[in-house]
This record gives sequence, C-alpha cells and structure tokens, in this order.
Amino acid sequence: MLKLTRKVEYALIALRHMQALKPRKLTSAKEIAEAYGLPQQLLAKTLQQMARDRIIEAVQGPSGGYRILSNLDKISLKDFFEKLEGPLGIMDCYFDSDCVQIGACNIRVPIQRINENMRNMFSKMSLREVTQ
Amino acid sequence: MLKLTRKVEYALIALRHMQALKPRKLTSAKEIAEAYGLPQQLLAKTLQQMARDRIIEAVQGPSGGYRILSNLDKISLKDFFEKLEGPLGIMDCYFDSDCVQIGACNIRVPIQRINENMRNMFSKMSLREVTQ
DNA sequence: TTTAAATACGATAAAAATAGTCGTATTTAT
DNA sequence: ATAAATACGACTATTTTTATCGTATTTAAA
Repeated sequence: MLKLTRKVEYALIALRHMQALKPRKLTSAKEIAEAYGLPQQLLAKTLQQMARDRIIEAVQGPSGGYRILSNLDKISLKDFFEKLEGPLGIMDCYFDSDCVQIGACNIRVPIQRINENMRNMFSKMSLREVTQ
Repeated sequence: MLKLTRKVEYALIALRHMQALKPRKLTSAKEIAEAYGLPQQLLAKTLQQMARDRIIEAVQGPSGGYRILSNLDKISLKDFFEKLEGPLGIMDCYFDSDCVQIGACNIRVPIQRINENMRNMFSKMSLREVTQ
C-alpha cells in the first residue's frame, strides 16, 4: 500500500547515477542496467519517457545515451511522480469518477484532505533532494 | 501510484458509518454493504480484522454486529494503515530486504527520507479526522 | 558505404498483487 | 430448533504491474 512503482524507482536510480557523473557526460541504458542489475528494456522505456518530459536529454546513435537536462531543484517530487505515473492520490475516485457510489460515498471529503496533504508534502520536496 | 487498497477504503467507509450512529449502537456487515454497494464478504473480513485489532468491537449472534471500540482520536492514520496493510513505505526494500541490489543500490538513503516524511505525515493525522 | 551500437516505441506475455467468492463453523437471540 | 449474525481459511477472478519481443530509426566509426 502506498508504494511507488518500479518505473519511478528505476528513474530515481538512473537520475542519481547521472547526477554523479561529470556534467554533460552521457550514459546509456545498458550501462545503468548493468551497474544496478535492472531490466534494460524497461529502464530504457523509463529513460525515454523522462526524455519526452525533458527531464533528461537523449542522444541517438552509437556512443549516444542520456544526460540530465533540467535543473532538478526546480522539479518537485509531485510533478516528477505525476509525469511518470499520472495524478497522485490515495484513491482514484477523483480522476476517473466512474465510481459506482455516485452519491452514497461518505469518505469523499476526508479522502480529499489526505490527498491534499500528500500532494502538498511532495510539492515541497525537490527531485534534487532525492538524487543528490 | 501511492494508492490505498480497497480494504482500507472499505474500513474507512464503515468507520465513518458507525461514527454517525448513536454511541454503542450496532451495525452489521450486511447493512453497511447494502448502504454503500460494497461486496459484503470482503467488507466483513475487513470488519473482522478491525475487531481483532480492537478498533471496533464485534457482537455475535442474530442482532449482533459491530460498533466502535477505540477512541479514534488516539489512533493515527499511520497505525491504522499499518494494522490493516502492514508497514507503510514507498518501497519495500526496508521490510523484506531480499533486494537483489545488495550494495549496488544508490537510492536507499533518499528513499528513507521520503518514507520518513510519509510516516511522519500520517502519524500526525488521527483516524477521527477522517471519519468525523 | 556498410556495420554496429544506441535510442524509440507499440504490442504482447508473464508475474504479482489485489479483489472477490465459497464453504463451513460458531455464536446466540428468538 | 431456527435463523441471523460473526469468523475465517481456501480458492478463484481480475486487474495492475513488470518484463520481453520485434522492429524501426539514428548516427559514429571502420
């Protein structure tokens, strides 16, 4: 319960790895996968997604790879999580809203409150705090 | 990502329902299941577990049912979640520790930090805040 | 200009976790 | 005695997550 997905986990590992390299130095999916024993293809997808989201930059071709693009101080954990996994909340009745309960549900408001607290907390933490 | 399970959701709905009743009044799994359109058997299990955890009290026999036993002010959401679902954390490398990474993992410390923040946040919220 | 190493990505398969059901036992008010 | 409720282990179904496959594209270097 309240678990992060592997995708997010791999993304954090990769970012932390890149952060430790010299600025602008490239590293490949293969390199990272081997260094930490991660499934390369899945890691690659995660890296590709972060590239689409402009968190990292991809360089194609042999001797290509990835490097950090954004200022990680400026990205909150909330935004990071949501970029990778969609809206952040304790239940999904606030996103899909095809909840059978319609009017009967008696915990909408309290759940809102918890969600607020969660989002607030992750808004206050930057990605750099995790990767540095 | 970071979702509660249905078990927890049903537990909260049930508690909120009981909280709205006159003190010491009993309500049954059937009653709650019908009122909110929940699967009765699964709800029943959740109620049974809360009874084992002494959050609510079970009365057997016909015209039996459940009522709130504990002071909900005194139970933190953290304890509540953990009673129902086990240890609370963003990843489970801290509980099972059979992570393949052994020494290679580079995000242990930062993940610890996030976990702390989560636990801290849910420690500060009482169950009553949600059910009232 | 061919080759090889890398990214890109949709489709699918496998595995794990979650959700729900079944069957049966026990309790107890009526 | 009966019926309505809790108790609970075993099982099944569903959904979500995780991982793999196959193929295309890019591009540095031989």
